[in-house]
Amino acid sequence: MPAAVLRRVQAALDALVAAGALAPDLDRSRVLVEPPRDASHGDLATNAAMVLAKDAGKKPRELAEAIAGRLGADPWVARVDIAGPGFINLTLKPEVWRAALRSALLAGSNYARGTPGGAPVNVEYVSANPTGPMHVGHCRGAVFGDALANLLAFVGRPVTREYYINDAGAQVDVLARSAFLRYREALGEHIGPIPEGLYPGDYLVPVGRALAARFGETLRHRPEADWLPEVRQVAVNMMMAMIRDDLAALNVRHDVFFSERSLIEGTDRVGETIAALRAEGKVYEGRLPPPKGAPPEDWEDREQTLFRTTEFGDDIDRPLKKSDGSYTYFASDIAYHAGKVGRGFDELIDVWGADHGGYIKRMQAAVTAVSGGRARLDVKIVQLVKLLRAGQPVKMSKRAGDFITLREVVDEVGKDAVRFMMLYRKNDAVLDFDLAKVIEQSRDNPVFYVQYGHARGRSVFRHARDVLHELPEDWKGPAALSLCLTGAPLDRLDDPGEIALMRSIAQFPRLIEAAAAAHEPHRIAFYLYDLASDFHAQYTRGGKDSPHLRFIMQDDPQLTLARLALVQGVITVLSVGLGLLGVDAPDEMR
RNA sequence: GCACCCAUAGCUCAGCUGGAUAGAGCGCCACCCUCCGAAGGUGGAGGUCACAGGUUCGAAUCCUGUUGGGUGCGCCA
Repeated sequence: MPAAVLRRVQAALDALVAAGALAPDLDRSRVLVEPPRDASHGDLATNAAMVLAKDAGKKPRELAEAIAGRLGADPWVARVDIAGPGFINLTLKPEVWRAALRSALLAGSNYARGTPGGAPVNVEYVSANPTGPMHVGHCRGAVFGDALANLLAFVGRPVTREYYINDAGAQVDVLARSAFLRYREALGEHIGPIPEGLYPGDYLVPVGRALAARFGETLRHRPEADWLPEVRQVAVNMMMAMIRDDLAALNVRHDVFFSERSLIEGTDRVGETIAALRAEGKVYEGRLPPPKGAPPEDWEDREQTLFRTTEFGDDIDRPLKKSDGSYTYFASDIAYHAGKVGRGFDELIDVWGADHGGYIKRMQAAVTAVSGGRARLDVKIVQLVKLLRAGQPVKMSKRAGDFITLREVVDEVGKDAVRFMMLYRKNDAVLDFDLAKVIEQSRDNPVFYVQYGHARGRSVFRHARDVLHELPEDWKGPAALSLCLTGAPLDRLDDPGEIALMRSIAQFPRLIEAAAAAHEPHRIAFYLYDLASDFHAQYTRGGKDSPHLRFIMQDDPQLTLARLALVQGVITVLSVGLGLLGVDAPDEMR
């Protein structure tokens, strides 16, 4: 809507130029049309007069008068006001909002969807170590990444959802040793308490059993070097199966699971990447100063392989090899991201936990380097989740190895509550997640409140058949319903509350666009809360004080039909929005 | 010591990439059910946007500094 009106403002400026009232060569790039913060200022506002006044050599208000005069003749515009330092406030005719509602109804589940196109984008999220079940800390990144991917796909971008399996480091060797202990246990051995440094969680018991079933006694008395690779592979596979299950329970999915080990086994992709960078002078042998403040005890000053990340804005060059000659995590991560670029992605998004914040610059440096400056990496940091129950911090569970699993939380409150709440906060702000509150059925529980809005809308339709017998029995059938409703006399919708709802529906596409551009899915959650709030308010207005505002008017089927169209518009937006967040839009609350 | 993130109502947080009198929920006060779901709604009180400068028509938003919190700073990933 603002874009269409911007064209009308530009037309008004053109007219002024043609009339000789304005110089033709003014820079109009800063002219904007936006909904004002305060709805009482009208539907849309433009800053044209303020932005152009200086170059035009006129006073802002004087210029505003001239522009307003032209806009007043526009068939969309009901009223023009000049306010403040030179804002031009536009009140649009209700027909404009009715037209927006009509287009929403026609589009249905495609409302606000973008046209397919744009550069392919790769979103990497979760990437939890395959050493155990997912814990609550993981779920915020999982939900955020998933919703962001949904959003980007919705606006039309080709999206690949990716999970990087860290199956090559020291930790998966520890996993293998822990699993081997469970294997001996499964063969009848008494293993006693799990030694320090191994994973104690009993989620490894089934892994031990599986190993016993598969290998029998054959591995039991062999040296570690003989069994470790195979045990590791079995254990990692089983952990990944478990993690996929956990993700499925959260309604999170990935297209690609990329193995870190695949970068070093067979062809050494990491080595190749480093060699290529060395050929360009971006990798060299050199020394680093010890870290200030808290130098590690085992610090030794030595020459090592370094990546010149300082050339790309990092504070210090970063090592690519450990003292034992193996690659650092950073080294394989470079190769991994080089691979993404090689697969044709110029836009990369990584979703990381807050503890990796210090890693952003070097990774962006790496992506710039391996792509010759072509690719861009945006790293989204998700902050800590503080798990509470009725305001009290939740204690750790022993069973899983002293952490709370994602599964426990999903089983307790449901995936909808988890997903919505994880997105009902900016990604870089810490989040309190209260297990008691999110299942409350009240306004202070946003999940419930928004879902209830949807259910309430459906409920209206269930009752509406008493008045409108021609409503299809399967009133959910979107096609039938949309056709039926696009024939509704929308000009009967003239109450301020109704117009406000239409206006809100009309803003949805713009909101989606902005949220996608900023990589900020939380904006959808807040918008939905506001829309649901407006809808509940309009619903309640049709009570004792203003029965003429009820959606269902017993003696006026045509008006009922028009109001149902509005309700359907709200339902459409709520269900599209919730769908992007991965949250169900229920027909009834139970 | 250095880098990055954060600081907005008593509490939890938004603030649409620089717009007008800074918003919402909770809590507090006063109200609204013969009514499509009260599982809801209406109104009110409540602010030095941490602090000090700067940039411009205009700053919670951008730049600098200060204070106070968080995260990290080669052999974890």
